[in-house]
Amino acid sequence: MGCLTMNDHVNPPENKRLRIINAATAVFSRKGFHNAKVEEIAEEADVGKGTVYEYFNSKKELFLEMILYTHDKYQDRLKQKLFEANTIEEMLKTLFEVTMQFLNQHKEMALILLADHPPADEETHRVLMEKEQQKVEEVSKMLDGAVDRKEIRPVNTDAAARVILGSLALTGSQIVFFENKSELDCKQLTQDVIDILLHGLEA
Amino acid sequence: MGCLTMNDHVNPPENKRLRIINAATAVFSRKGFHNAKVEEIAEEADVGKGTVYEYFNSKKELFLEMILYTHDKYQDRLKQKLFEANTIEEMLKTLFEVTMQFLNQHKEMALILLADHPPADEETHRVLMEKEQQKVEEVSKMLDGAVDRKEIRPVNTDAAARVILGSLALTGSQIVFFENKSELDCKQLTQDVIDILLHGLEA
Amino acid sequence: MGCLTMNDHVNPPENKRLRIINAATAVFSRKGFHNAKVEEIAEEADVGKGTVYEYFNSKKELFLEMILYTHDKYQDRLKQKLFEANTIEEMLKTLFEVTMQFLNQHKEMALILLADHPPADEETHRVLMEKEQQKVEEVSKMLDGAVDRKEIRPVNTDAAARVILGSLALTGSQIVFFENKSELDCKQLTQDVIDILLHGLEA
Amino acid sequence: MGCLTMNDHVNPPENKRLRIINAATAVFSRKGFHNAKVEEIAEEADVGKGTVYEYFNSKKELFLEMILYTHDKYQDRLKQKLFEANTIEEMLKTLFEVTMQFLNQHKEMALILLADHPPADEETHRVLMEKEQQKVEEVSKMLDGAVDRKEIRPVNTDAAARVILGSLALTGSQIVFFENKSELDCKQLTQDVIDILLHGLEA
DNA sequence: CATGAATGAGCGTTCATTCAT
DNA sequence: CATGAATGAACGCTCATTCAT
Repeated sequence: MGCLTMNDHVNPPENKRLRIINAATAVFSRKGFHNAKVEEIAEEADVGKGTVYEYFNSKKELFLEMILYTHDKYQDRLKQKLFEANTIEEMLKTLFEVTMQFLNQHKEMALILLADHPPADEETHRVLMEKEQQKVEEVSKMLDGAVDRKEIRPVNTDAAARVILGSLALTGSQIVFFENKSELDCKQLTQDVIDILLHGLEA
Repeated sequence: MGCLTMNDHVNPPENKRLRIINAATAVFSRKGFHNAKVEEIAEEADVGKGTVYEYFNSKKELFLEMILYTHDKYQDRLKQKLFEANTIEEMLKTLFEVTMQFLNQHKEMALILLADHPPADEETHRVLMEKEQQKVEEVSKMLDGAVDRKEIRPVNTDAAARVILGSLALTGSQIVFFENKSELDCKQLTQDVIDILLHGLEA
Repeated sequence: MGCLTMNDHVNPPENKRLRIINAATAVFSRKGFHNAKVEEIAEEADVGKGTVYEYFNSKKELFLEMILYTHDKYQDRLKQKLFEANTIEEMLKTLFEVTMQFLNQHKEMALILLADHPPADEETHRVLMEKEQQKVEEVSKMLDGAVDRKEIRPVNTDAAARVILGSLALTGSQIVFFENKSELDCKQLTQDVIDILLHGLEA
Repeated sequence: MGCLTMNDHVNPPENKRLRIINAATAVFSRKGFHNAKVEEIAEEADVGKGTVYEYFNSKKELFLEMILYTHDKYQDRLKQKLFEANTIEEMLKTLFEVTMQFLNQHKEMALILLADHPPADEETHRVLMEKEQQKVEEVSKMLDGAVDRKEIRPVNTDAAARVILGSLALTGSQIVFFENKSELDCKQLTQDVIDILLHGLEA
């Protein structure tokens, strides 16, 4: 767009910072934290290697900021959509749809967002764990609301949140890892998972 | 001890190979793939650094073999226990119990087994994906049996397998990451999860 | 203050150049040549980093100019004071006093002025050596005068200059490195050194 | 010599460690601490870059160990020779001769041994200061003995030690920096300096 | 087979210098 | 003249891998 040049003038530093974050997203996702080279990120962002260190103090910090940025983008989109959902089934559908859509758009990021293990160090790990725990709590609250509205049984909503997020993760990994699935299959899989979540396995 | 020396004589090579695998399990689990040093593994195995390369061609190969070995040990124990289970509920209970027990014993390994993204390279990633897919298929088969026995509804067993394994993973990560849970809480959480899996969320 | 602004108008470029030299003196003294950062000097001088390069072609050049400037300031003060001294003893006292006073005021600079080895490169080294040689020659001349006046024996004044300047350097380093000396001790040490220089060690 | 190969067998590690120390002496002396590259030291020692780190934890540590090693070598030779000296004049002659001889053989090292300022960091600086202080104290003791034997006046021996060591340093730097001096000039300069030290400047 | 000393490719980070504004 | 964002050459250090013994 023509306005890109304009943005360069309006907000040059943020613009460059964003370019680096986006490059980092791509490279870290392709290579993982340890195999990604700062130089490669700089190249992808079309800036000098030193410039990366003008905006971030270290590779680790860049990684963390990148995760947080992506995570927030995902959560914002999710919250906005969830606001429009009324029943628990609609909520689950929204949760799965938004997640799958996000994964399709950021296939590269998925491994990192889905996988919850320490990519770099104690500090990074701690932050990621907190984000994960937040997710569990948010879904838990969502379920509490549904219990109050008598939409679902008075189950242990903490346990239920884990069942839902776990299902979501493995369904998502399916999509990310095996690209040969048609969108139809994907929708069907989501539908079936939600059906099981709502009605259980038993006859 | 004297018997250690005896073992050295009875089966020196396999014994040493196993010592290295076990050391690798410990060190990789403590440090992760990239932060683990071959030298540290050698020390832990009480062999020379060069010896590691007598049994494994590279750090990557050692990592992969170690994962496979641990995975097999887990699956063997699981299969043996599942053999004794008759109903689907018993099976799920066994699946969760064996997994949690394993995680408690190999807390260190958990992050790597739970996390499903490439710790090293394409090849390793592929092998891990295959193992994961196998797991989905095995649970899927188990469910097919349950459907045949009319124990559970004729659901999409592929979807159901993902729901179960996903729930298992997130419940497990809870146990691994937050050590302050009592065993009681842990059992209760497992119980609640299985209840939701069997009977669903809906009222 | 208002007069600072006035100076800015009267002699802006020289003023800024001087501000940079003074900042360089402070920073180089605190950190040494290699650990001092041009950016830090710019900050201390309250100018932009680029501005430093308007007045000096490189970090090395700035360092050299700074040394020369400080050295000249020291020599000017020394010459002025030496003019008032009549006997060789008074001259030595003046030499020691002015030097010690200067060291106390520029403790930071001392290490660099005392140390006579290349802080940066060949060129800088050469210039510093020349300055040092000049010092030897000046003291030598001062001694020639004293010999002519029959104040001191007809010794090799070149050798004598080295004895004096060497004693000065080590006495000075004492003051710079060990700050816990009282001014009394300092004066006494100076007195004792001069006594030895004049009357020798022998009984 | 043929025995070099033999030494390789007798004491390989110490041999290599020594080769690195010697290479470090040469390179640090040529370039100074900050301009010396570890790789260059490794090349000079004819070992791989990594090998340097097998024997020393860091560039700084290597530098310090090199200084200590050279310093000790110098002091050992000095002590041994001083043992043979009886009068204070002989002692001073020995001190100057051994130092000058050492400087001629290790011209490269001289700048660092003579100059007493921090080449790298706080720790290194502290160690070098201690060594310097030791030297002052040793000379001081030597003088105390001479005072006891009524060889010299009861001067402040601390001050006298500084006069001597200072003269030594500046005389030495003369020799190191200006290579064009004949050995005769050198001996004469030394002789003149000692004369002044013993008999003073005054008529 | 076993060893561990030796190696060097590789990477994160720094900072003097430049130049568009 | 003044600026400071951008740059990339340079270097210390790590560690998987090799190979002589």
